[in-house]
Amino acid sequence: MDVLMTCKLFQEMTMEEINSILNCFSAKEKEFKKGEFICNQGDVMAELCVVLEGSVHIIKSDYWGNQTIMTEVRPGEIFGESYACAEMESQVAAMALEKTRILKLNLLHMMTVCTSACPCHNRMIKNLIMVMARKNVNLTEKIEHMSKRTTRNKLLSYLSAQAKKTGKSSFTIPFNRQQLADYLSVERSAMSAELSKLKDEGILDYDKNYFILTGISAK
Amino acid sequence: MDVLMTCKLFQEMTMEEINSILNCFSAKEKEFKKGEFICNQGDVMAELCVVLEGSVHIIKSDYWGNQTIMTEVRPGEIFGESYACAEMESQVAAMALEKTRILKLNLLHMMTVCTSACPCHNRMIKNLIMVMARKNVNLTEKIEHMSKRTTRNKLLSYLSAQAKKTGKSSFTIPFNRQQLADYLSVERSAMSAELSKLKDEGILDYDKNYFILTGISAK
DNA sequence: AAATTGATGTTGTTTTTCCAACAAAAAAGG
DNA sequence: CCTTTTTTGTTGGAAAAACAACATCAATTT
Repeated sequence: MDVLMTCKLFQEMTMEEINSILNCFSAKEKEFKKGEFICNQGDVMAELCVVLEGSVHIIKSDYWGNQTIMTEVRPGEIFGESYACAEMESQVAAMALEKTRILKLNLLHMMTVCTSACPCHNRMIKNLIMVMARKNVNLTEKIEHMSKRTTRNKLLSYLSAQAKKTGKSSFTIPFNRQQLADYLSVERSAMSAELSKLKDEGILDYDKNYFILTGISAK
Repeated sequence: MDVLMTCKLFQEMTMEEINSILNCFSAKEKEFKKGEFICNQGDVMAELCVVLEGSVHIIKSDYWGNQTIMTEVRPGEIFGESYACAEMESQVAAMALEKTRILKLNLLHMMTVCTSACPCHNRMIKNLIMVMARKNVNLTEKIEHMSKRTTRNKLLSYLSAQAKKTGKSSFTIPFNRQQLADYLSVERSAMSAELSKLKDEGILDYDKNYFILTGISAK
């Protein structure tokens, strides 16, 4: 599968190595119809899921049954690894948005078996650790932005982080307005208004996804 | 060290096993004075740090130099593992709050060396994966609560999650009011007011840290 | 070229939060 | 037991966000 080559879990592996890994983790492919549930809230998940084709919504329902879509998972991306590795019941459900093919890798014997038979077992574990660590850093960063009280400060937190990352005061962001608003959990229109204000005040400038941080922010 | 026995990284290990692990990861103990920086934003971290004694603040400074304290790390807890495992520059600094002793474990050769010499290498990796996975689940949960637009909905999101977790409609939370407000990133007083309102409306009842979810929430 | 669609910006109203100050209750300390 | 400190609840005014509705602009389709 070409998709697997793009998956972070299998980075720096050849086709043959990936195949031996799939074997070693008793990988099983499953197909789901549109609307079908791949796993439910409360399931005990010993498996990591790779999306091969289609797309999946990760859904959380609360005590009263209200549902929230948390993320969308697309081909080459994975889900369920946190619950599998933490040996916890899944706190979320996963639903196929369309006809979707999933590859399930059983992590139960991840650490115990396979010292020599499969050459890339270690590489796979390292990749998994890296994927989780990256996700961790990203989640922490998102929380950092979201924890700011006002839309203005959320924006400045996010934009200044981008500036710091790129090392430049001008940069392009990977979101459009609606996506940025969703990421920061604010109203799109209010955010747009706040961006205008920041531009007026000379703190920043922008055109579409291209931003320039200029002025000095008091706090 | 007694502290190490309480550290999640070394769970299910004996003293001797921990010692061999420390050797294998070329652990080095370092002492820091109050106010001293253990690592700086931008440092390349190949090391995971365990706090043996004292306490550490994880600090983030933005583009303009404004600083935020993100977490406090106490004895037996670890930090820096995400950046070490993700092979990224640290996005945060760590400062000793008082006289603090730190144990640094080098993760660089985590996957490559030590197949037989050290019996618990695998267990250590498994523990590390579990720690990161748990952290991941917790961060995701926190984001879920924080993403709600109003203080009321943040509260309901958090409380309903606790109810779901315990499987009961009554439960005790591990936060006092100020801590809960910090966790949800809202004003304590406004949150208190909102709790009163929810009680008046018959949606829940509480006494100190003890909560009961009763009524039906519209959304 | 006209019509449609999607993304973005603007504005006024309503709702909610923030903030500050204070009150009340509970816990801790002497 | 009394004092001090901490925690929690309450209130009113100022600030900000949410919301809804609409305007503008660009890209796409017909």
